[in-house]
Amino acid sequence: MRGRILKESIDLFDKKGFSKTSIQDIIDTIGVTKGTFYYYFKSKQELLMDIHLNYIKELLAEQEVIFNDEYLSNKEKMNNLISLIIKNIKIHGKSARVFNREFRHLDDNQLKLINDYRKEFRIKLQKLLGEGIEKGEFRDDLRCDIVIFGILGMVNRSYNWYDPDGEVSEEELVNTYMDIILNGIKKEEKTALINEKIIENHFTV
Amino acid sequence: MRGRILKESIDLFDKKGFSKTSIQDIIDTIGVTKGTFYYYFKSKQELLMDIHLNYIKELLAEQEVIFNDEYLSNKEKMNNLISLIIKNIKIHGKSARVFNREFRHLDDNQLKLINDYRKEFRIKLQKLLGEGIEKGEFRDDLRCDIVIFGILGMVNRSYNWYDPDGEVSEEELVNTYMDIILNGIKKEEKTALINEKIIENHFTV
Amino acid sequence: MRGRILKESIDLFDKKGFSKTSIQDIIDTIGVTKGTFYYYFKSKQELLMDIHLNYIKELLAEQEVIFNDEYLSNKEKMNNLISLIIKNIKIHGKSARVFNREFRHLDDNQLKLINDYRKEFRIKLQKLLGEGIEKGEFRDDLRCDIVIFGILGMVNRSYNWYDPDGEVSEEELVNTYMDIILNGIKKEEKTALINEKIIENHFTV
Amino acid sequence: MRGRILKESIDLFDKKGFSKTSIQDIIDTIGVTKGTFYYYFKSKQELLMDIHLNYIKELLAEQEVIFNDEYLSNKEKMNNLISLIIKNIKIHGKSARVFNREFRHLDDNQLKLINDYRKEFRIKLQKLLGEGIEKGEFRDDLRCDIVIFGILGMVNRSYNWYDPDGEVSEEELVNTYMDIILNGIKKEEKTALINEKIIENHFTV
DNA sequence: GATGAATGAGTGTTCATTCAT
DNA sequence: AATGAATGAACACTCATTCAT
Repeated sequence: MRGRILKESIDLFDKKGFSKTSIQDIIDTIGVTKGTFYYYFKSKQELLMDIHLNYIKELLAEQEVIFNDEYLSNKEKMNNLISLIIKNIKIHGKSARVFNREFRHLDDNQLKLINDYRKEFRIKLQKLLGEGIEKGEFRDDLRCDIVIFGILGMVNRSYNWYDPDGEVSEEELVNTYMDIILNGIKKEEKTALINEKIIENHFTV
Repeated sequence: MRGRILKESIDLFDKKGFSKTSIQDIIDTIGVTKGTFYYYFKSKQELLMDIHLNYIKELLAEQEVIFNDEYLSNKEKMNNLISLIIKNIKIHGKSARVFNREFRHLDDNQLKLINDYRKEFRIKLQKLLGEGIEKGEFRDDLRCDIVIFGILGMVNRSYNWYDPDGEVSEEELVNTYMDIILNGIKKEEKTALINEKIIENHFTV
Repeated sequence: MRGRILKESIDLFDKKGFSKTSIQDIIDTIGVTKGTFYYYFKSKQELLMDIHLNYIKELLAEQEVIFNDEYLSNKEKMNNLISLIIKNIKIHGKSARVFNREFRHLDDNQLKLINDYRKEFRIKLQKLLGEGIEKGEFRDDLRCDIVIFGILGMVNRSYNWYDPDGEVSEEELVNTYMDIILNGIKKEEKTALINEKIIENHFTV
Repeated sequence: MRGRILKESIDLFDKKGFSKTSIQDIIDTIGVTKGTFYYYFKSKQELLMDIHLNYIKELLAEQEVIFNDEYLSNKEKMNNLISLIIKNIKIHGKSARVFNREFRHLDDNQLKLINDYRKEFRIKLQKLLGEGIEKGEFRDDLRCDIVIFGILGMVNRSYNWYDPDGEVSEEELVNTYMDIILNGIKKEEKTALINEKIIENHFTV
């Protein structure tokens, strides 16, 4: 029952927003009574916190798995991470949207905890970037924090517009983002492109 | 008075969120009574709509100015647009955050109108990109819509974390974003870099 | 309206008790809506506090008047005070019962304030007793605090059983209490005791 | 288990009041579940009734013992009764406070029964006083009912303020009360009464 | 004897909104 | 232009109680 309440709440919070979703809405959807809701959750806010914790903890766990794979370059890790985020939209898109939209309804203590987790995620990404720079995979003339904020902004926003059942495949989206992030959108001059080609060849060999 | 209500509402909606800000909060801040509020606004929602309209219309107007400048390349127009957005954080950050967070509280008709404006902004950007591609300024092997969504995600998110009074200057932020967008973060191989240099020289000449 | 709410609330709190009286009960009695109640009172508890403050402040004011009358002996002042309490049952009996029964529903801060006032009332009575002892009006071999607690217990309980419209007149009740109290705590002179007999004899004849 | 529930309930009802104590509070304190509570008690109100019945029945039984002691004068019986009440504060103070505060939460039938017992206790005391008057132990010019209400008010209130572990010993409290009461209602000796007249005359002049 | 999931009526409270003045 | 008393629907939440196991 607890699980069902969580699931339906996420649905409704995604569809209508936290403040416009009443406990009544939730229990009506499930077909139970108020008492049942409060048997499983102390308050509406605690339910929201639960959703947040579930989401960020799973995300951190998945991030950890990717980061710990020693056979991957930092570039590849970043690619996999973006892929992870995009591919999760289908399964966890609702949670993700709730997570990214409704955290303002948490109280101060809850918010602090969630923001610590958020930061943890960002800092790890930053470290990934930093290591990649040291290894010569990434440029060393950009502020890491800004770059990461930029990448996260770009990728995370997908939750708000990307339809996994639409005409753009997940692969194309991931590849496009990675391409922009790695190479930029500027058209290279001929010579540059040639060399780029060589590099690419050299690289993939 | 109307202006004061708008101003204080934006402040409060930014600080506490739309649903957690009551009319009472607003009028207490200003020091008037309920009747006054309803003399100037039909409803709380109409006030929110007003804020949205003011924001998006001004943004579109400023976009228009930049786009109509025939002395700028598309690359430069994009740079100026990003600069516009970042520099607006100091003056219009509150409005922007309200605009990007609270639109879910508009009713269907209002939301449709706002979304049309939003789309107009995005489509214009997309056209800018498209023209740039035709002129050879930008790569032609990426989907325009995805690229624009990516860029907007990256830049717009700044409203949520960027502190214009912090250690990063607006110029640095704009340049970093433009650099990532145009060139990417991948470290170029020597030969590539050399050619890049040439391009840059060629470019600035 | 505020006054009406106060009045009807006291009635209901006296009749049914604070916790069993709902806001709904109160507004139904008056014929207004919930909003009206909350326009005048921040909460049910604040209403209760208001009742308490009104009651104790008026009581203290009346105590003050009696105490400041310099033409009265301490014995007479005590008599007048008891008379005041008993005679108030008709007009303020409901308030008094609410005051003496429902204070446990106040929160800690409210309760502290009310208890300070309560204590003030008691301490003043104690001073009255102390002065009377010094002037030889009362016995000096009893603890003032206990005596006052005893007197207050005796007199205050009347709110719970005394019916001002019943067969016992207010005068008789006051006189009986004073008689019990005075002839108990009054310093008996040897000679005095002898003469008392004469009166009694004379009286009963 | 039944006993534990009773004990903890009295504790909680004394500390927080009946209406503010939930079944949940009670079972949490004991460490059992709701079912257990309802296995032993039909309802919360029945539990309250149980507490009331236990209390008043024991009190009546103890009253009975004192009253049936044929070696005691009525004066002594009254003294012992007051002593009984005061000394009980240490052991039964919580029950007594619950009994004197929470009876309003009983339903009509329960309340009627409890009030009958209460009355029985009072009437017996009144009879004790009446017999004492006949035997010349107490004054005969005061209404018995009022006197008993007064005495009970005085003594019973002790439950609300008297701390058996404080600086005033139980003996001192009992003696003070008895002193106040007895020397008030006690029939004065001949010689003593004669002198009173003189004082009074002297006084009013 | 004891569990604990589920009930559902009821509670205090909030708040956007109206309207006579 | 502005007031502020009054509305009333909605809300989050509580809690004594039931009952299948």
